[in-house]
Amino acid sequence: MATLKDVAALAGVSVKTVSNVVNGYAFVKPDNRRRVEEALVATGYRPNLGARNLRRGRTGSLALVVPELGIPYFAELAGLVLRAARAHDWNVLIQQTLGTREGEREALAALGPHVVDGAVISPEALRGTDFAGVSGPLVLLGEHPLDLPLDHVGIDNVEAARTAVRHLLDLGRRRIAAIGAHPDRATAAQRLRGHREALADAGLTGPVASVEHYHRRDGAAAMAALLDSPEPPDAVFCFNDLLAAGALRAAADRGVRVPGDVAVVGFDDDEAGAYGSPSLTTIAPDKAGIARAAVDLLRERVDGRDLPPRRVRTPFRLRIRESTVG
Amino acid sequence: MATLKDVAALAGVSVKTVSNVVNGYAFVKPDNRRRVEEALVATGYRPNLGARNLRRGRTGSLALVVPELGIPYFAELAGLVLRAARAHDWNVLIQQTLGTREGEREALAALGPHVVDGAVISPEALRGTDFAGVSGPLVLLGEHPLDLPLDHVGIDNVEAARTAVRHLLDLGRRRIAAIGAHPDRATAAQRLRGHREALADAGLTGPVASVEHYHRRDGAAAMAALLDSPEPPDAVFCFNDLLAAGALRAAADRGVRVPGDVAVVGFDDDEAGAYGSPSLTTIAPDKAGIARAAVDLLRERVDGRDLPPRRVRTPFRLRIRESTVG
DNA sequence: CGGACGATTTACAACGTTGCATTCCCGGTA
DNA sequence: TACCGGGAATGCAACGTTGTAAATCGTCCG
Repeated sequence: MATLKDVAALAGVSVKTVSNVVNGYAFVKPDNRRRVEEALVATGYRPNLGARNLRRGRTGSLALVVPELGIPYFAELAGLVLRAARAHDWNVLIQQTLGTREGEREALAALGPHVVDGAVISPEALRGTDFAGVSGPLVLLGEHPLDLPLDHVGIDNVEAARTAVRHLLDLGRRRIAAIGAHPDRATAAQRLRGHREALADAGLTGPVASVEHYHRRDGAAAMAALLDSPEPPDAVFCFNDLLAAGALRAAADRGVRVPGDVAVVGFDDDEAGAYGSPSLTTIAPDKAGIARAAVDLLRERVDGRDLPPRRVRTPFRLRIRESTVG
Repeated sequence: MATLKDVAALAGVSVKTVSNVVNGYAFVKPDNRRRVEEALVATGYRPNLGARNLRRGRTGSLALVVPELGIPYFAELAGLVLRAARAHDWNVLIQQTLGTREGEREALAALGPHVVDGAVISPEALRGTDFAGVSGPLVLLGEHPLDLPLDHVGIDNVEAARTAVRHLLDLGRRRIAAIGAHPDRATAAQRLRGHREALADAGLTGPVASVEHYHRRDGAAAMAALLDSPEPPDAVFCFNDLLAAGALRAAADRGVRVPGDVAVVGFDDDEAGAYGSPSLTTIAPDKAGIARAAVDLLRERVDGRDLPPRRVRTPFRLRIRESTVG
């Protein structure tokens, strides 16, 4: 592999002059510049990023920490972060936590200060104290009750959940269940609160189903239990589209009609939901906006130093489809 | 950030002795070892991977190049590669190509020899010549007609496609369409060949629908066209599960029953297919096996040098669900 | 007691790059 | 002619780590 030294030898100039050309330094005699450029091409020179970053104190990569790429929402988000990062000449290094506190702590620890310039992390189960030893710039995805001096990007989960439940109320549904409660997950708590509040505004309450994971399997099991209960719901609000997909399947298995007997609302706007039968009404966050905002915030924090912690609220909308209005 | 020098000063030994302790060198006096270890803890030392890799000539990361994380198959595969790579202490840096030749060439170029130790790439549209300038160890996912001295991992696409179509023939279907032909994509060609051959064995032919992308939208459009044609098929074999999802939706929109009027088979075994209504019969590749094999091959190639190009054939199975046997 | 030998530690250089300070060269000016 | 200023090029050091070879130490053997 060609180094600056090789190029310099070929062009008959010093290493530093080659470096200057590579870095676009203005004061290089046109003649030398030309010779260097030819030598660069001839040798196929590529800067050794390791060395450059060692010198510059940057790594040129950013970490993206998500629970699982198998979850469409995070896969899609990861793709968008990749795209946003490329605009900043950042490479992206992805880590999966499986949504466990242990996995998230590992990820934070592994992100030694020298392996990435910063991280975008979507924590599910972390406690405030877990961030104690963290060094580099960090941007959190999603709202969190953690009172940390960190940047946040995310939608208003309480309001989004209220929107979803109000939609069901507007359709005349009165027994509206929630699927997706989880003891350790911050977003679950917020969506649950939105559900409870919207119902309370109408003088109602509704059953709540907890899940272990946010997978289709869990949604199906929860829905089955609800439908088999003495007072089955006439609508369910699922905390993500995977749970909703499972719920729809469980309803179909029991011959329960959607939306006739039960209306279903999801959360995340996975593309799959638009193509299912019935298609899924869902809360659609602005994923591209989230990705862009997260990367932009991280860039600013990596560049400048003394910024106050910021929160970016990204918009969402309710996408109404067949699972609520057949 | 603490460096070896800081630790050495604190422990009262030379930098190299600290390095030796960090790297588990055997001959360090117990007393010194203890002092160094205490100093390591006290300073919170983390090796500077940039510097270490510069010295060792390794980067500690591997690149995974896929068309798009929004496609569930690649998202799932990426997750599995992440997991497999962690077992080798590799970080994974993901690049999206959007399935275009340009994107794939860019990815190859960006993978300078110094940014990753090697790459696992899932090429769709690359020509053999595009690999000319490529330096580092490379493992290709999927079969390719390219006659390159590179490692390959993948299933036998022709045989998988034959299996899918034979299944439809066994069910008595006689007009079996294929959805997913594409001029530039190697895997499309192979699945198409399997389709054609299986039909030929039964003395039949079937319509073929080309698509621009492998997305649900394209599957829906292709299916709509087939169903509206003068001789609609009684079965379709889709080259991936997204196309199949679109096809199912198009059928539902037209009141065409699946599998009553048309049977549908997909490819990839996305988890979504198991939960749809109807659930989707599909070819299920051993994704975890593919991920593991790819990373293992890459590891061997990074370690040793003079290996012949290898091909690993991973198994697949036909997963029969409601879309073919209601 | 001298030397040999292995255990242990260390100094030094190098990986490839870039910031800094220096040097060199030129025309223009006093 | 001596000096000045800025363009242009360069040498040197350093980023943090580790391989190599050499230095140091102690102990065992003859």
